[in-house]
Order: sequence, then structure tokens, then C-alpha cells
Amino acid sequence: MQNKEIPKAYNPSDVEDKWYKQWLKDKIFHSKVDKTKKPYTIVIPPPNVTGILTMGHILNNTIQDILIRVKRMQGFNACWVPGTDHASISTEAKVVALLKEKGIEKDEIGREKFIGHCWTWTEKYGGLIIKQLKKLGVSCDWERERFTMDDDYYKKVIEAFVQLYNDGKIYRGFRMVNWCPASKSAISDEEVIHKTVNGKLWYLNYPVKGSDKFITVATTRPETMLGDTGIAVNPNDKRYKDLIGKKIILPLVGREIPIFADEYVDKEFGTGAVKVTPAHDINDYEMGQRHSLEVINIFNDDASTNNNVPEKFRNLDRFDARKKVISSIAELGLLLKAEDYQNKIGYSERGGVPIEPYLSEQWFIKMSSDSGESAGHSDDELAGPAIKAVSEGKIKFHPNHWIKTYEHWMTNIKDWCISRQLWWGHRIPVWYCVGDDHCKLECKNPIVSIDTPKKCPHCGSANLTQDNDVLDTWASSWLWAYDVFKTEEEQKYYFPTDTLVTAPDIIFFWVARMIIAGLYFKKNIPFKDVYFTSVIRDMQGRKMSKSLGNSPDPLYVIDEYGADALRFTVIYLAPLGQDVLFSSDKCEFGRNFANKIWNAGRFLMMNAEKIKLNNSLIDKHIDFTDKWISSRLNETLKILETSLDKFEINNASKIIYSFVWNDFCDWYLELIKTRLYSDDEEIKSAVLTRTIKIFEDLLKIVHPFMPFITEELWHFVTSKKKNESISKSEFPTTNPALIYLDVEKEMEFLQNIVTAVRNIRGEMNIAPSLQLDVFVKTENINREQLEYIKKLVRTKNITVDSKLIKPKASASKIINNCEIYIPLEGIIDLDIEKNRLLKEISRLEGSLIGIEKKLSNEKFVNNAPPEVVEKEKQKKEDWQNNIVKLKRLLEDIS
RNA sequence: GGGCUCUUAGCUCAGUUGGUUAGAGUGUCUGCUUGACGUGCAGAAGGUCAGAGGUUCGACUCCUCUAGAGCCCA
Repeated sequence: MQNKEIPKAYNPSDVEDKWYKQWLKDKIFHSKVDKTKKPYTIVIPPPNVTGILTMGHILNNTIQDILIRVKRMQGFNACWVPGTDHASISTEAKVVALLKEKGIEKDEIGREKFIGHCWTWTEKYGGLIIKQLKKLGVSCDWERERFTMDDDYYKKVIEAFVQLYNDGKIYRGFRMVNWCPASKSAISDEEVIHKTVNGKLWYLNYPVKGSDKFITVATTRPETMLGDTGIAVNPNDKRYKDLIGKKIILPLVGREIPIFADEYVDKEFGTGAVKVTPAHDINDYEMGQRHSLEVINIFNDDASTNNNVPEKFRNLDRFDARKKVISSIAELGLLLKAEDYQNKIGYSERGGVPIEPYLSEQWFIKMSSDSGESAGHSDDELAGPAIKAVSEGKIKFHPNHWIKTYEHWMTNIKDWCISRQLWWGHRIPVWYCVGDDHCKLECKNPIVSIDTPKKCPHCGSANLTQDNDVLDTWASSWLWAYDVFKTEEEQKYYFPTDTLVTAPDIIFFWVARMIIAGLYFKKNIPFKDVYFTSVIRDMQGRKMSKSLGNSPDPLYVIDEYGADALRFTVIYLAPLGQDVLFSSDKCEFGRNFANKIWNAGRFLMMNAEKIKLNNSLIDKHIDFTDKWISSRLNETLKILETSLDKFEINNASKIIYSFVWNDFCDWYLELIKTRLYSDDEEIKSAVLTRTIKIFEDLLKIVHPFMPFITEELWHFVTSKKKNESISKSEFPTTNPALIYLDVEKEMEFLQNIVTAVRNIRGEMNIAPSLQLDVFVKTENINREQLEYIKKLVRTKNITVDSKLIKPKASASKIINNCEIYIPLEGIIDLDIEKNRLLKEISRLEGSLIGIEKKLSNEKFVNNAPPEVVEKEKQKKEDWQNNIVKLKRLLEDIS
């Protein structure tokens, strides 16, 4: 036993860093292939290497840690692989900005140097989020830490590309894509966020050629008129029938462009005539294809106007161009009006600016049978098997309502644009023959290869150039579930992984694509269960965001309350599938709980200084309270197991909380005091030894939730070696033989009596120091119970008799078939007592009316299961008896 | 427009396949230097389970509609 003073309040900062260092030193979270043990594997959703820890990470990683720690203690070979991803767009943006501050342009220094700067940045700030995670106490296998840009992982990403290409699943196409002008790159559909914004609908008059008439078009993007190459109307629109086939002269530009009819045009929208800009709108593009319109791109890659527009409008940002176009049109008297208008605009998730539909050459992964005519999905393409795996239950979602979202997206899946016009990332393994004199037609075909090709396979030229683009970050992290394992042997052992824990907002980005990748490349599901976490919001229910400043800094919260407190609080607040409203002061809850456990331990240790522990006495001097706590423990273990199996982690935390606080601390520790303070050394020793044993089990079940405090106490409470860890100890299992329902009943009776007496004390305002006489009218109470009741209600005088007569001027209470009287000569306030009884009577009478109605209903008696009817009858009888008794008690004092 | 959630005590939330006197924490009120803990102990008050129908002997629980909140997709 430690000799130092045990502090009254738990101080996490003393404990947490100390233990984490120890754990790392002993490498207790490291997992090795061991075929004699069953693996349990989790791969972390890799946070952005440049990111910082958010409340979302806290929840997510706490859940993973709980799952992995439980399994580790249950004897599985638990392996939790941590790591980060390279976050192509956001890292590149940050490095570009950083260089700009120094007056350096990306293009000036070239690709290689720029990537060098990215690595420097990554090495400097990349460790941050990992360090922060460690503060949380997570039990990742740090020797397995991976980064999506690690050499070996990089290679796997490239190999996957080449395989897909060779399988005909990847193609290059000139398409209209979502262009992010901020990062100057294409992005995928999933990276576009649609927002409702207040804008204007501008009505522009276009003069019809060879007439003094105008045709009015309505548009939300007047600047694109500089690229208009047609005017479309609905063929059934009478208003424009005679204009079809005519031309207009495009104002500001002077171009002659046709008016044509197309079914796509909505007669009701605006004026029913629309301007058509094939280069800058997907629908216009399609119309342009149908009607062979010219495609005029008016933007540079940063969405400033290019040389395809009149000189006056060149080199303007798109929003400046808009202003200038509008004012110029107005000057010409061709601006009819501008209406307020709400529309949805796609924003770039990372760039934060409106995306631009932009025609460009990009690489795509074919996600489903390409032609629209074949409705179903077949097994030889990517989406089909991934849909099946979930709908057939090979992969389970928790909560399962996400299945619908998943299936909807999967069945409507479009080809995935995977090329990014960036430098930081996995460079597309494609080379082009730049050509010498001997070039053949085939030389135009891309050369796709894992290794850098020396020469063109067709013409033999060594003059090759590699594709400039890199892959979408998700096209690297979709291999995460298995390529984090480096060797064949490891992949065979650890893959498929067991559980994936992730926020629901990356269900398409990552979860779905990992399923696709697992099934395609490994012919296996990547994980068996997917746990979708809650979304953490602020107290007003708003999403936490940097711009709102409503996200508490988890590290600050850990400093203030402790990591254990934060973990427990967040889990306690986060039911499966429900959002969580969080503010850091809620962590008082977890802190108080930690303090409670601390003090329970402190109590035991203080006694252990005076009482000798003796394991040979562990089965001696057992009374019904000992049986009761062991029954409660095993009952708790039973429902805990079920909860964890069903991924009801929030529920599990509640089960644990109530066992620790209510059963163990409130009742059991109070109950053992009579024996701990007795004179019988052997009893004292037996009781304390046993209680510490139970406390150790308690620590073990709390440990996955609160790893630090439990480790500290586990070492304190009985001496252990420093390199032993509770996280390597065995998780307690249920022993059904130790669940005693009769003992629990006995205990409940005791608790009811104690509560009743306390209730009277409280309501009558009787000082705790005042010794009361307590009379209990009952038959079924034993000596043991009596002694405990005396202690718990702080009195020496209890009289028990089945034929007691109520003493004058006493307060009373009825529990089951038992009556309690407390004589209060001189202290009793008869009015209070009368009110107590009246209230109880009216409550019971109210309940009685309901139950009588029920029982007099023949249909109920005939239809309800007999045991239900029997139960109701019993209740009715009990209540009636109690009412009679209560009325008698009332008469007595009236 | 389609889909998915949610609405239970002042606040934050539990409530398993329909059979309770509807629970917990927190806040409120009252009392307490009870030899672990005031980050605590003991007690109390507080809800026509969003609203309206329906199914059923019986609905917080199942169905329909209405109102409100949020998320995702188009």
C-alpha cells in the first residue's frame, strides 16, 4: 500500500500523462499476428493530416477505443490502426497560401519543389492531431501508424489505378465537371454542397435580327451571356412560335446566335425563353450537343474572364464581370428588370466558393453499367456487389436506417471524377507520348503503368510526359481497410476488419467507396459492422463550425475536466443515431463521476491501511448484502454484454454509471461500514478483501470508458507491478449462478424501509442527530436486515412485531404489507402528517379507479394473457388494502 | 420535390417485442461538518409523453394525418 496521502478530489492531470507514457513505453497496444488468437480489428477513419482535433473526433475515437479495449480485455488480439490522410486539396491550399505570404508562386518553383514544401508542412504540423488524440487516451497501435502518402501505401494506390484501368473501369473523358476556382481543380459531385442563396433573376432583352423586336431571357448568371451561343424556347410555347429559326444579335458581343426549340425549356420559368451557354451549364451543354451549338468557354481556371470575351470584359473575376455586364446592358437600355430570386448554388466543400460547371479532360471511374438502359447492377461492375453486401446483411449498419441512404446513393451512382488538378497527392500513373517523327496513331493512347515507362511502346520515343494530375484523396483512402497492413500475411489475418466507426457525413465519400474497393480488389467486405456516430452540435443545435466559433477546443476541455470525464460525458450524452447537444460545462457530469469512483477507491484504501487483506477469507462471512452486490454485479455484466453486442454504447455507459453510483457507492459501501467498524478482525478482513475484489471488477468494466482513473486505482487498490495494466486484465464475465433474485427482493424491501424512514425525517424536518424510535409492523424481516436498517436510518431502537399497535402521535408509512410508525410526541406536525397521508390516499385511489375499470372490462379479462390479468388483480388488492390502512392511520390522528 | 430522423419533467435525454403508479442526470426547493466523496449525502416538488384521428381489451410504444425542428439527396 502506498503511504502517501490520498487527495480528496481526483486530479486527472497528475494521472493521465503519466499512464499514457507508461502504456507507450510498454507497447501494450501493439498487436502482432498470432494465429492462436482471434483478431479484432479497427482502422481509424484517418483525419486530415493538417487538421486539428474536434469534438467529432473525440466522440468517434472514444467509441473506437471503448470497442477495442473491451475486446482486448476479452482476450481478442485487438488491433487498432491509426493514421492520417494527406488531404490533397486543403493541404495544397494551405501551402499555396503560406508560400504566397513569402511572395512565392506555386508555378514559379515547379512541381518538385512545391511537393517538398508540402512535406515540410506535413512534417511540421502533421503530428498535431495525432498528439492530440493521445491526450484522449486512445489505445491505437502506434507502431502501425500510416499515412496515405507513405511510400508503400502510395504504391498500392497506383497499383489499384492501373488494375482498374486494365479492367476497363477507368476512362478519360472531356466532360463538364464541377470546377473549384479556388483550388483550380475539378472536384467530385460529393464535394459540392448545395446552398440556398438570395440572388437576382435578371431579365435581358436580346434584339432579334432583322426586326425591331426583342426576345427577353431571364438568367441568374448574366455574365455568362458573353458565352451564349443560342436561345431556347419550348416547342409548344405559342408566344415564340414564329421566332424559332430566327437569330438574335448578342448584345455587348455582337455575335449572331440562333433561336431554337427544345423540350427541356420550362414555359413557366422566367419568360419561357432561356439563354444557352453550352460551356458553362450542364443542361445548356446537353442542349448545345443536341442542336450543334458552338461551345465558347469564357473563363480561365480561376473563373476570371478570358480572351474569348470582348476586350472590355477580359480578366475580370466572374462577380466583377457580372456587375460590368449588367451595367453595360443597362446602358444599352436592354435590362428589362431584376427580381429577387432564391436559388440553390453549388459550393466547393473545401474551397468554399461557388463551383463552376467547366468543360475539361478528366479521369473517371465507371461505377455502374454505363448505359442508362440497363437498369439493374451486375456483379462485374463496382456498385452492384457493394449494394448487395449491405442489403443482404453481410455488412451491418448501426443504426440501420442508414441503409436506405446508402442504397439510394448507390443505385443512382454516377461515374466518379478522380483527377484533381493539384500536385500534392498520388500522381496519375499515365504517360503520353509527346512524339518524335515516327509517331503512329496508337501513340495517342495513354500509357498506363505502375513504373515509369522508358519509352513509348508504339513508336519507341523516350519523349514521354506524365499526366499532371493527382488522384482524389478518397481514391487513396478507399483502400485503407486493408492496405494499412503491409504484408500478405497481415492482410490475411486482420482483414476483413471488424468494426468501422465513422461520422455519417462521409458515408458516400468513404464508407461506400471502401465497400466497393474491398469487394472489387479483395473480393471481400472491408468490415462487418459500421457504427455511425452522432453529430455533435452546440446547445442551440447548430453544427459546430470554425466560423461560428461554437466548437470548444477539446484539449482545453481535457485540461479543465480530464480526458476520462470528457470521454464519459460524451458517450453518456450520445445515443445511437441521435445528435448530441454539447457544451463543455456538461463535462462536470463526467468529472463528478470520476471523483465518485476516486473516492470509493480512497475509502477502500484508507481502510486497507488498518485492515489486513486476506484472500483465503474471500468466501467467508458472506451475508445477504454481499450476495446482493454480487447479484447486482452479475446482472450488470449481463445487460452490459447485451448492450455492447448491439453497439448500444450510450446505454452501456448508463448501466455502468448506475451500478457504480447507486448500487456500489450509495448502498453497498454504506452497508459494509457496520462490519468494517466492528471488532471482529476476521470479518473485517473478509469484507474488505471481497469488496476490493468487486471494486476491481468495477474498475475493469469502467476501464474502456475511463482508462486513466481506472488504471491508477487498479494499481493503488492492491499492489501491482508498474508494467502491468488493467487494459491487459480479463474483462469480467457474467456468472448466472451469482444472480440471486430472492436476495434482490430482500434488499429491495430493506431499501424501501430505509427510504420510508428517511422520507419521514425529511418531511418532518427532524434533525439527523435525533435518535428515533422506529416500529415496523411486519412478519418477514430478519435480524440481519434489522441491523442494517438501524445503521442506515441512524437509530438504535427498532421494534418489529406483526401485531404492533400504532403509538400515539406518530408518523406512518405503508410499504407492501408492512407498516412503519415513528412516534413523534412533541415534534410531529399533525397537519404535515395528515397531508402526507391524504396525498398518498388520493394517489392510490386514482390508480385504483383505473385498475378497477380495467378489471371490470370483460374483454380485458378474456383477451389479455392470464398472467397480466393476475398481476392486475394482485395490484388492485394491494392498493385496496393500503387505502384501508392509510384511512385508519388518518383517523387515528384526526 | 424525394428520403431519413426527431418532438416525453424548466433544461439535456432514457423508455427494449404494446400490459408501469412513465425514469435518469442536471436545474429548483428543504435539511445535513453522517470518520470516501459538498465534484458529496438525504428528502421533496415537477410530465393530460407535440396535436388530431385510428387499430387494440389495453398505446409513450403500432398505423394515418397535421404542426414544428434537423439532416441527406435531387
